[in-house]
Amino acid sequence: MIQEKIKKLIQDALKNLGLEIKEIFLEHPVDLRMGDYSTNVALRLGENSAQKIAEELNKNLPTEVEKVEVAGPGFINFYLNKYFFQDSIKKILDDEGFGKNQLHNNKKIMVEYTDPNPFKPFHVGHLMTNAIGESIARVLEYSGAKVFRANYQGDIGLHVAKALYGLVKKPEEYRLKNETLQNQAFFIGKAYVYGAEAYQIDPEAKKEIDEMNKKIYNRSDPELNDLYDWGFEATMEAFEEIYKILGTKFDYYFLESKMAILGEKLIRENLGKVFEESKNAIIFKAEKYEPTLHTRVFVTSEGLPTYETKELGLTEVKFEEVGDLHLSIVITGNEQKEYMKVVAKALSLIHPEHASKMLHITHGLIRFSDRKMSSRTGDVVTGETLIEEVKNKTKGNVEVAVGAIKYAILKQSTRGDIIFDLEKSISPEGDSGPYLQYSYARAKSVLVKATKENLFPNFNELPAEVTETEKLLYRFPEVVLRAAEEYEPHHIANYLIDLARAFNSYYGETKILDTKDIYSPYRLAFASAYAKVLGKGLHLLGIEAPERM
RNA sequence: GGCCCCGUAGUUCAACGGAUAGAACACAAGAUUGCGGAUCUUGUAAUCCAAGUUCGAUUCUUGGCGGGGUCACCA
Repeated sequence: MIQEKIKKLIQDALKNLGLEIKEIFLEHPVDLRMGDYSTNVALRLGENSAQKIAEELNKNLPTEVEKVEVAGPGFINFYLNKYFFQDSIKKILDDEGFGKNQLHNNKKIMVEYTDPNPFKPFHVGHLMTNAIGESIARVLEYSGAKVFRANYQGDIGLHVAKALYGLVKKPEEYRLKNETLQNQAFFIGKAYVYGAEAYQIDPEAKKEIDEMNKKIYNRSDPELNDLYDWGFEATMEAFEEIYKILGTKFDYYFLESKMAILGEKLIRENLGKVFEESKNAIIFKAEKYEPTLHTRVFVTSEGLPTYETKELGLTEVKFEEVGDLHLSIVITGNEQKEYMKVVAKALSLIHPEHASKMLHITHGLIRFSDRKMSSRTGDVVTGETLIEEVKNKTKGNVEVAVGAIKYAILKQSTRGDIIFDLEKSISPEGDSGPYLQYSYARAKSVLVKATKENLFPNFNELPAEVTETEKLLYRFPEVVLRAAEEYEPHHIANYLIDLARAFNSYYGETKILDTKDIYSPYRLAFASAYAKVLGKGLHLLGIEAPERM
């Protein structure tokens, strides 16, 4: 890598001057005119050492470096020359693994995300978790990790009873077994909304639903069982359809009902040590170990395991299922952050070797610029509705619709809420997924046209001029590495949009008909490299790269 | 109230302790044009406040102010 070479160069220069510094920081200046790499060592050494160091560096520059300059308050800037860029184009085209790194070399990492509950609608929040999770999974794969994608789903609990209540009370409205799978699932979701509302406003219904919940739990009512089995299958199958559209394929499906067993076993084993009884419930007083945490109930006074217990069981199951698991990542909304810390603390007292391998990544909500997110009844905007709506605006192209939504989510760092603006998300120019897809298709079409005219890339030719795109292309592996280190796909999204803009403005200045210029062998090689990097970048975001648009 | 996260142009987002805080949309002006539409060029415009650390702070620390999450039997 070129950075290492430059760092070594600086080190040698410093040694010759009798200077010393702990670590050399090398960065890309914000402005390309300020060089390709820059170091601040002189600033930290002080006493206008910049000139001296630069002189020393200039004594023997390697072939890749054009010149070294001192600028600003004492930065030393390195300018790479056309031989370097010629070579990097070559590397991009030759090396299938371009962009990959060895950060997690052969380590096993499980990423849990999406987590929609059977019997409930797949809402836009699931879309967000999915987009982030899938992208992180792919970035980790590029870092050499063996990634296992996991989905954790609540197959029992009050929400199921609420849905079944709706299905029992209004079968003609919600129980549509002859409909398409998507519609069946859609109306089961509606039944849930109906049940949830009844549970809140009607004490009679609440009693009935609670009763049903118990029956579901011990499977004592055959009729209810049939209804459950049908509903479970229909919603789970419908989810699969959505995963296909989103480009996700899970390796593991964990069901909440199964996790309770192992969780409760752990609780029993550690009762009196970690957990204690209080008011008939089993609780964990996390504040005893960490003053910023709080108490949480793990088993209710009714004897039922709570989510905390199941989460405990789930974590253990993950380490059992995948031997030698190096890291277990869970992606959820921000609201789960606090209690997850408590669960992690509890686990650290039981199996510290597992607790240290948990990583919880949280994100905010999707909000809409043009409407309210949801009513208090939980009748939310579903994932399909949103995809469908965007699709209608993109000439029926699902790939573009999904790309638009995913990019809108991934272009900013996780943590905060995102504001989804439909018009902006599909803008073919501007800061959008379709812009990247269009840009990719455009580069591809240049290549297709060239092939038709029997023109071929030749990366042994030298660039006539080094453009901004080339100055960005070779940075791709660095960007991927940073995204992997920080678990932040938005670094990639932001990089790609810069790259695409640079490329489009470069090609935009050239008249397409002027074949002599635009189809010169070098520029074709350059366009190929661009298409390749952009294609890889889109893959890392989980966005389809269309050959034509 | 305790704990956690967040406060950047009008809006939505960038900026690994560095150089003139960078884009997109919106807005304004000009060019072009067979529409008050489309396109191109240019421009206006921001770090919540106050201290501290540092050669240098949007970034780190402390205190305010403002927003969100969470704080025992839902997930």
